[in-house]
Amino acid sequence: MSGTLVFLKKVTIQDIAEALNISFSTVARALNDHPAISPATKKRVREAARKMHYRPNKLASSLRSGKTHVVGVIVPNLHVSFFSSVVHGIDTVLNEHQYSLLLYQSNESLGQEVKGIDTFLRSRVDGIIASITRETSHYEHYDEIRKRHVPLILFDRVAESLRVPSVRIDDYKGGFMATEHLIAQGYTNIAHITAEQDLAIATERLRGYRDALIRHGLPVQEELICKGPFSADFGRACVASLLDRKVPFDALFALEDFTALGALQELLERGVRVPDEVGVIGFANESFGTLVTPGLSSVDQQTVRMGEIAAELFLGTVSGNTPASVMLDPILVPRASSLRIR
Amino acid sequence: MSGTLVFLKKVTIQDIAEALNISFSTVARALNDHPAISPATKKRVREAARKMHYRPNKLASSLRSGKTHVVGVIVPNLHVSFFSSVVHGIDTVLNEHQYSLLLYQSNESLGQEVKGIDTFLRSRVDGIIASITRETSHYEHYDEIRKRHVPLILFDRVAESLRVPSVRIDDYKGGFMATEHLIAQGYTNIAHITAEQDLAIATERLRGYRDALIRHGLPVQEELICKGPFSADFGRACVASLLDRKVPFDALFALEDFTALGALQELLERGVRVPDEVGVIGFANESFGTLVTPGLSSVDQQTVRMGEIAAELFLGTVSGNTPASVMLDPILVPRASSLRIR
DNA sequence: GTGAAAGCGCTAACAA
DNA sequence: TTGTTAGCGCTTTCAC
Repeated sequence: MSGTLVFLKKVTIQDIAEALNISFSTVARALNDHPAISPATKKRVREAARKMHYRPNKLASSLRSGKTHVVGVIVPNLHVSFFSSVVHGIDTVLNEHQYSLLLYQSNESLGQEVKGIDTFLRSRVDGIIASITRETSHYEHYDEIRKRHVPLILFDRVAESLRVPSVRIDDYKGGFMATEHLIAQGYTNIAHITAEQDLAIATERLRGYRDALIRHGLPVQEELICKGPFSADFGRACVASLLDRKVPFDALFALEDFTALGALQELLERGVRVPDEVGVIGFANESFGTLVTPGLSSVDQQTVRMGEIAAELFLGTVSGNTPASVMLDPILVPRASSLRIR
Repeated sequence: MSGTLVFLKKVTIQDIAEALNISFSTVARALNDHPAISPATKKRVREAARKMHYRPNKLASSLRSGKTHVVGVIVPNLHVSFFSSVVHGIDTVLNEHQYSLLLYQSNESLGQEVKGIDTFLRSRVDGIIASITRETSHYEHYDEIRKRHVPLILFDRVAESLRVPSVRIDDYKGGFMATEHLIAQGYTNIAHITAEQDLAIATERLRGYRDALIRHGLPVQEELICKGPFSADFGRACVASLLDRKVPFDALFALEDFTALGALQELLERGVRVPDEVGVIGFANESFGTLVTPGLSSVDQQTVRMGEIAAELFLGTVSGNTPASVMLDPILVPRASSLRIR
């Protein structure tokens, strides 16, 4: 199969130069397609390089040129599908532009975040794309990146005070769209599940919910707003509480899909028909949304696109621009759980 | 907030040496905690380094020392939760040992895989951890890694012919366990959904299914084996076909969870009670398994652990060992969909 | 069109 | 205990 293993010895432009009896700087120029080198020499050099299994040493060229063509990416946790999708998007675009991606997980720890940035700075990355840790409350470590003239791009979790190009989704608009969609389907008593902590994504979606109700002349009923932890269980608990207390409601918008799913299941198990009696919509467009019955309506966060844009923002700074921040529009994904008008 | 931005100029050990009026090699040794340097000088050097915002240049030290402390990781697609979990595991262990992770997605394309390896080799990574592309049929590019004495570790998708340390899950055992579990629950007419292509994961799980039946004295009924594409839809189609043709069966083992979920939904929609009339089990332990009703039984592939082991295998080669390959045991995760004995 | 030479910022062998 | 020196493999300026 793989035959005998003949180990390769390291070969440098020096070796090629010697083999061809020319100077090593000519070899370097030929390999870099320098215009001042004759086509004939270029051809000879390239053939020799191939035959000798030459592989340029990026360390040497980076050290000399000051460019590594490496971008550092910091995410809280790859295990979360939101972040792995964004990294996927970042990588796709970077790869098209010959950049490599150095990855670091902060695990929502400030200490890890600082360590990641330190590693990137030592590695002399050409740029850093990051999503800030929940724990982060001061930003000196991010400031240091800029002090070293390393382009910094933030996504999703953004620190306004850093005044750095960033990309995130418009959570307010998402909350507004979800609620407006329910209203358009004829629902009028719309409950909402939000977070108990003071999280931007939660408060923005809540604000969108309130404003959509107001815009359409519906009352904001505080007893229809459940506050709790992010979880399917809390979705169930909220629905159970509303039903038990006999609070009338005919639709529910949960701040994220897992919570919405819990709510949906509780409704079904208690014999409430969805979407006829109660409509349900979530947020994030998790992959299970198409798999449950009825299909769970949601709001798509364009995660891959977010990554692509983050990478494009970085490429923008490289070509000398100072790109503006991008606010992505969420996309409504209506499915059976909230469609009662055919 | 972030105050005035004072840009930092590059500072090297030379600068520290000049500031302290000592030789730059003393500075280097002090920073590397060399035993021959007096505690006093070490302290002076470190303080100066901190004050001057010194950050060692990894490029220079790597070029000189021949070690980059970077490991290249190639995965087919980060977007797939299986792979992002493995990368999470790899990163966790590497990080503990001060290695950085350079990421590359092959997107199931041989060309990309070759390009990724080329990039890694140019970057002089200290090792490569990879899962082979579906498209890959020859292995010269992997062979080149070894010819250059770069440690190579494979996970999940392994090429035996490369004779390289690897880690994967025992799919045969997983298929066996799933089937045996159904048998233990008293099911006797167990259907199986497998892939139409000739994929190792599918044929191994199928083999486990057959052997478990045989071991427990049950007949292998070919009409109970559906072959089709991986998808929830095919799960539905298989169940529909069995029911329509009135083929008697009282349990179903699908080669992966999405397919199992489709099957489960088709059963429920047709009024078949799960697990009382028919038991269902999938494979992969996808996160939605706990979210559906009834909870979907599955077989866990220990993805994070697989990544951790891959990283440990790499660390093993670094410390001079030639680690053996690891076959991970799958873990049975019984949930309501297949539990009818309480 | 090609060559010579300096230097990027470190590590490490050799001196003192 | 500290200093001197020689590279690692490239890029790039200046000659010719």
